[in-house]
Amino acid sequence: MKRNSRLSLALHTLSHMAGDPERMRTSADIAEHAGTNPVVVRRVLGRLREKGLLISEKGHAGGWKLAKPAQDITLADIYLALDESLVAESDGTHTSSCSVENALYSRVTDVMTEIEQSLIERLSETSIAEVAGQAKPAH
Amino acid sequence: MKRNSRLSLALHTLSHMAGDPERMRTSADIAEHAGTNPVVVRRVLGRLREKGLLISEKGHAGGWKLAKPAQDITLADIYLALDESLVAESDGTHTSSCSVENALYSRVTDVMTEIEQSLIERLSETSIAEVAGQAKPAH
DNA sequence: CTATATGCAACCCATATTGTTACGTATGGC
DNA sequence: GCCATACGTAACAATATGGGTTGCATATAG
Repeated sequence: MKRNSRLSLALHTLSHMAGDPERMRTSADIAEHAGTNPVVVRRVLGRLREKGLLISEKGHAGGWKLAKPAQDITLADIYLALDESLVAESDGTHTSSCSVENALYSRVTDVMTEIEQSLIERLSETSIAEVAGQAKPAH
Repeated sequence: MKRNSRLSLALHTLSHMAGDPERMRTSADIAEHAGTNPVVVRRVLGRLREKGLLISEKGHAGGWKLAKPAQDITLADIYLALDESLVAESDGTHTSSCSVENALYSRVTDVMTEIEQSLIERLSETSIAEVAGQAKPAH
């Protein structure tokens, strides 16, 4: 994996889980499937757990599974849980003596934010159940 | 600049150019505005020139300007010229002995590609003239 | 002929991300 | 209680990416 590996790993894993929601999977199993490391898996999935998308349990029968029905988890949920910000700008520090400059800068920022919002809305239209080939679009 | 700096630099620069399309701007000027280096500017703008969005000229009165009207340059043009691929996966090498695995993998890839396509379509709806506050939406 | 500006290659460096090891903690089975 | 298992987390190494910088070739206006 190269680009967007966190998002990609999460998507693959959760879609896989959607096929058998009650089964507990260990980070070692998931890592092997994804061709990566158990610690990396726990790092990524941990963020999804914090946002209530996954449940993890320690101990002998421990592992990971979905925290709610697959059709209730959208790609937007995953995207936002991972704090991805693909389009929008991050840095708001811009200072110019020219007011036209500043107005333009703020317009560019606004446009980027709008695009980002459009992306999130598009992501919210697809659930992982749909990705797994089980259900209709979300909402 | 931090994130998406190429896209951000291109957007700011072209929007700025839209305000006075005939004026030639040197990479040094642009770099100063953007708080970066002339070589970096030439690197980024060079890709836009390859795709026919910009014109550059060497020599004494040289510099950069738009290759066509601002309303004919959309954010999608810029995005594609920069070979950004924010959502879609890059690596297509996936081998599993399980056909269900492979089917799921290919579904995930398809979904990511569809999302990427949606993003590009959204980008194509905005021209840099619009960003610069001069015109109506593209198309 | 000279000053200026792009074109491009080759670096260095900062940052982000992933991979790896190690150890603590919790849980279930014996 | 003891132990194997699996997560939680920290710390560090390895790697990838990308911007910053310098240098030099080339082209162009005056």
